[in-house]
Amino acid sequence: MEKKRISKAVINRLPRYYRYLGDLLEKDVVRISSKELSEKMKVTASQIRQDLNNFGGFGQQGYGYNVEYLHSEIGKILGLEKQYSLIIIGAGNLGQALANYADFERRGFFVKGIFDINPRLVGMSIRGIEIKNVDELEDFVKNNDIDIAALTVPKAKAPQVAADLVKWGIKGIWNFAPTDLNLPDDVVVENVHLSDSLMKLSYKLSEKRKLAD
Amino acid sequence: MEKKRISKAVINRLPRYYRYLGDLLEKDVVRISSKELSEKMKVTASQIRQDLNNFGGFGQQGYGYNVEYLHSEIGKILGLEKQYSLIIIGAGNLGQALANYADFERRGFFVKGIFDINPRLVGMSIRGIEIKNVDELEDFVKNNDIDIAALTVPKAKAPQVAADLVKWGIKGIWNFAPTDLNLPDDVVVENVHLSDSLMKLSYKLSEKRKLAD
DNA sequence: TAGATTGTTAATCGATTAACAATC
DNA sequence: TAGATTGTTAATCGATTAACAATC
Repeated sequence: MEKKRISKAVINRLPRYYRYLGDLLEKDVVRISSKELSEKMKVTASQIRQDLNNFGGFGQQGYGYNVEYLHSEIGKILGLEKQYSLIIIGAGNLGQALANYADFERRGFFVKGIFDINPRLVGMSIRGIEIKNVDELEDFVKNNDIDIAALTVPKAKAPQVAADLVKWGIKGIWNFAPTDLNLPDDVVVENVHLSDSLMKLSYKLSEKRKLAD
Repeated sequence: MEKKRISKAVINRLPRYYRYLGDLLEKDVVRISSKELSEKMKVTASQIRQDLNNFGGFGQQGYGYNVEYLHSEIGKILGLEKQYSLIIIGAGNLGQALANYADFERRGFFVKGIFDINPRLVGMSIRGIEIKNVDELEDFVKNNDIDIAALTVPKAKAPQVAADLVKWGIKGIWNFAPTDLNLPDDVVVENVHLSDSLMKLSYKLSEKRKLAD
């Protein structure tokens, strides 16, 4: 059987579907049609049905979709039924923010270690996890089964740290450094480029200003 | 003259061009062809030329692009030649991380105020800016010319805070709350959904795992 | 059964890539 | 001038939307 390639655009939309369905679930909504959902999400009903049908039929003609079932199925597609262990490299404000964000645990992402080079931070604890010196990183990664490393180190350090992590066996990197990482194909990188995001906001504001003329 | 609408895909790529050109500039690279840049960025040269030509011709036949000039022109397109004043609503770890990120200032984004509801945070200072109580927010927004509000409040609070900010005159929102905001068309919202990003990483890791079978 | 809504095919639209004449 | 590379048009590819038969 030919396995249909899922487009990036579809994958980008999945977390948003998951979020909306989670909200509906909290409001005890039992069923929803693609039409109703499309109005809430401001997309076309067609797109919702097309997107979902990349993964199989989750609905029922004449009824729509069962919210709880669809939510759980999208969760499975996103790999959220599994648990992930995570380390944070860089215990600055952003690293600490991630470590403190308890909500990730609810989704199955568990912080197993936090590392920094700054001796003033090493030894401190965040939510019961002691910040370790980066010179312990190699041993830690090799001796623990870590799925994801969140990289919250300065731009200049990021490529080397990433290369080391990969050498030691890390297969998933959540990159917050404002630079792209060139890593082997079997390593998965997800970028969060805050400055890119701010520039996009700046662009949109400029456009509005121009329109106002 | 018919004004050509710039596609979202192009706008999303602009900050990345800006970043690469900035890096080249730091390395004192004077000129670059679309071909060279395409190899660094792992996109097609065609796409680079198409993207840039949405805004006019910045290059020269037989030569390529002058790095400094192109960098500065893209900066202008992104609205980075202007200065922006910014407030942060929510002085938790993420809000503090943003307040501490000095790099934004280099790009012309100045933090003018930080607000929180928690009395234990109010009165503290971050880089010389005192955290104020949210009950001072209305006056502050009305009496200062604030371009952007970064929203780092809990999901449940976000819609109301955003609505208030807009009511008081804010036209740009940098939203870190894991929810979409429904605001008037003249308000610009840029979302940073960290949990969506983590789910995408989770998806990619799952895909790799499946492929390994 | 009649009404509703899916799953899916076909049509449209838009974005990316290829090609090449223009020109530095 | 010859070589290089842009700016831009044309071709291709992919994604979105529309339409509707299938079916709950």
